[in-house]
Amino acid sequence: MSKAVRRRRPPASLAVAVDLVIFTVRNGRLQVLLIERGNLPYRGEAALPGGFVRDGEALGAAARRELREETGVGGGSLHLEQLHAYGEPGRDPRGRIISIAYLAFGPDLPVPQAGTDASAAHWIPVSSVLDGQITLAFDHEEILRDGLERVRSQIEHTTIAAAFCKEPFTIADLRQIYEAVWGVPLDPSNFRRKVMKTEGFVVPIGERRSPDIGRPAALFRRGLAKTLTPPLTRLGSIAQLLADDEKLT
Amino acid sequence: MSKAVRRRRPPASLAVAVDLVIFTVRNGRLQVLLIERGNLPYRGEAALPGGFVRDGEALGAAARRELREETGVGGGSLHLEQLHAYGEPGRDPRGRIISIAYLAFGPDLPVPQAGTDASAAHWIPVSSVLDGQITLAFDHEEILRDGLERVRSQIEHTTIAAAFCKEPFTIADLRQIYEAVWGVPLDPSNFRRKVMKTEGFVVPIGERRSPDIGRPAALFRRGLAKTLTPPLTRLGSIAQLLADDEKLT
DNA sequence: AGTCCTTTAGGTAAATCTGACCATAAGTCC
DNA sequence: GGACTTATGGTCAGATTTACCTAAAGGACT
Repeated sequence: MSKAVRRRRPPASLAVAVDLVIFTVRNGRLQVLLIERGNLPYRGEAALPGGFVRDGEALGAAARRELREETGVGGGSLHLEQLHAYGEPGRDPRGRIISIAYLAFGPDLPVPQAGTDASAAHWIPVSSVLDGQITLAFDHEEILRDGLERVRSQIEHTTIAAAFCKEPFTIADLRQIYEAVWGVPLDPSNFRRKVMKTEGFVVPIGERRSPDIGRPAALFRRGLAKTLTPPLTRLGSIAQLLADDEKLT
Repeated sequence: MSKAVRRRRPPASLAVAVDLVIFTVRNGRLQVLLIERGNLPYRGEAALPGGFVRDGEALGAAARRELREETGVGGGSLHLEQLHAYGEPGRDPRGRIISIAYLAFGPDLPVPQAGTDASAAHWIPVSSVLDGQITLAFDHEEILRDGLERVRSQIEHTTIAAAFCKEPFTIADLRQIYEAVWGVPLDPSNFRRKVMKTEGFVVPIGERRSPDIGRPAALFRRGLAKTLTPPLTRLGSIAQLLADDEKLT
């Protein structure tokens, strides 16, 4: 076999799939949408939602389709971005499957109905996966970790945290997104000051909302800004955690 | 045909490729390695180096192999990271080709010899592509733009700028990387202070280098730190550019 | 040697930003 | 009303940034 031919021939049983890391914040915790697999391999185990890319279908379109099928939410209302491509030869026992992972998030979504394939979908706290209570099929735990690191980094210097909030929202709602994603408490006063001074992050709607308890809070909707200048660093909080760690050791 | 079967069947003539955006800084300008295509389609036009992923080959391994073939540089010495996956159905006239783009960069490399395929490789200033002097085959201009935005962002909060420098290097060498990638001049004194205060960014080698003119500069090598805390923002420079823009309008 | 030129190295003062903390406002619950 | 809770805004010391300034260390030239 000539080298040229070998390089041109696609590998046997090659397929391209998309997998979705769909995050939301519920009850103050970051949660991820997982399905219980209805088919082999890994039948009955937890996995990220996903599926094969169809003939002639763009990658992003396949991701939006799977997102709609799994969450019942229309395309435009959730933030969706490409995360990473995974293609280790042995990652799927069915053959050579290249998976393009996408990262999606939105406000606390209605509990998803069982998807079009007969598998049940559930919101699971990310911490349950990280501490080993739940194991995922394929290399999906690696994908989830990569998605978590991406979203933790993204909310530092973009305004996507607001995409987790159902409009209208309060500053406290937005702060709880950061606290859930980073896993650290933030000072309400300082957080508010930083958000308000970032032009175009949130725009006041002019109304107030009375919570169950406490002073009513002003309501906002998402602004036009996409990047945070200056960034909203988690460094201070992390330095605090590291200091705590040292005390313990 | 049942829906399940349709979803499982891979598209016709599916293939997976890797494309490389290889950057370096030469003569104070950011340059990218482009090849002149020797085969159809787009024969004779400029394109990013790349090739098909072989049977059983991991994506990163394919990228490293292409990098070695095109630059003659061994794997470990250049920084290599995955950029993005491109899969628009019509992006390649030969059929459905999913391309995983990788981003690589290193110090001013020897002018690459013609690769193993008969196509010539050249360093081209990125600006020549951005201002339309050179057009690229396929969707490679989009890939290049994405790679440029990635590297501009990465040097803000990681230490990868040092990967552009041949060791040992001076603080001025490192500063010129930032200036070339961001396209803005930086204050030498303030830049030095920020770099030196970031633990593990650069470590002094204890020697000095006499340039053609001026005071000898201390020499450094890359440190162990991967992230910059605090980040080295381009905001000040950008604010300056924006102010200039406003004056002009 | 002495002067000029260039680049590195390091310092300073004003402005800005940050983090910790306090005070007040505006509701609910009893 | 009084206790409690959350929102909002302010203060203040310390850190950081920015725009400069000054000195150091060479080479080139006269």
